[in-house]
Amino acid sequence: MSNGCRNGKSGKLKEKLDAFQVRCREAGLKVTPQRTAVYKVLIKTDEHPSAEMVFREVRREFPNISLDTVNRTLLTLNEIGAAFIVEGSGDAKRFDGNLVQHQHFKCLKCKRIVDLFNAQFGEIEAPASLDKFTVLKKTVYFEGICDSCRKK
Amino acid sequence: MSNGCRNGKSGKLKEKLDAFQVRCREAGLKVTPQRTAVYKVLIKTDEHPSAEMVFREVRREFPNISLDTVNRTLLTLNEIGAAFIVEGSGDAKRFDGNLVQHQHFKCLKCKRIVDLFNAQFGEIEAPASLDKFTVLKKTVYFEGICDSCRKK
DNA sequence: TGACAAATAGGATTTACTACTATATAGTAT
DNA sequence: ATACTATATAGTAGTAAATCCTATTTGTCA
Repeated sequence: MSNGCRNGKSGKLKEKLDAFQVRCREAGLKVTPQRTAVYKVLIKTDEHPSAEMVFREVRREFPNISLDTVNRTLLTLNEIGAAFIVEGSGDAKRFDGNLVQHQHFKCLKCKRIVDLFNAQFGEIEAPASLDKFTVLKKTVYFEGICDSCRKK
Repeated sequence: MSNGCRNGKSGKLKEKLDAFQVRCREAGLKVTPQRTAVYKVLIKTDEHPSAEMVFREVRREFPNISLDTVNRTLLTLNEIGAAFIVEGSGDAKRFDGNLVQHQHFKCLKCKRIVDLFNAQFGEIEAPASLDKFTVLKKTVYFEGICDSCRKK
């Protein structure tokens, strides 16, 4: 609670955009206005938006952008490590631009995703039985019903 | 490694079916041949099938069963705790009839889901920040590329 | 500044899932 | 056993998410 930076939203926007450009170029990707706009939407929010939600937001700046472009861009961001797809059980894909180590709780009713910051969970190691595999992501994930949904 | 039962497939089929009937009746659900057939497919495999995959299998016994029935049944099994939806990042829902505590690794290329049995991961507790919420599921989940996909 | 590989817009298509409704059936009371 | 009733099913229609296709545009680099 004392460290306002751990939620990953406190970093300077310009720094992040510069780092994003570098990351794109290193991956051989062009830095297009659309791509940058999608990235900006993603790092501005903690709502873990779906492609559709990002699409609606980016459209305010680029009225002609297509959903396919947004979706493809989000998948690309995931591939170059500038964002990632939130784990879950079915439903539409949700995206997260916060690269700070954290975990998620997802409400099964309203689909809200809540961030958790627990260093202990960050320390888990892949078991030996996965030695043959390339482990790209280790996740601790909680599911259930949130407070406001239970009240109803 | 020494305990052949930990994978959850070693239990006697008849026992599981009896328990399934009890579970259905307790939940006020009828024990229909279709519902039983879906359940049987699920506990016989460790492939974590999608609704489509279960549908193709059940169809061999019930050529007229509809995909909707299979899908609805799988969701029902999840609700009464006779099975559950495997966590993942997007893609089609995958189902698991193995109720023994375990974890998953999913290959991002071939979508194969591998079971892990690690008691340590079973002991994780939801953090205090989730006290207001009803936590129904705690998951440790790994993602990456499996050995056979990497060879290609 | 010109060339080209990469990216985009727009629409079509595919796939996953859900909704609807008439019929059938499991469970229960008679 | 028989009939009743709430639940479940089959078949189909519909919705939503994601991907594919192609002509055009645009970053990037020589």
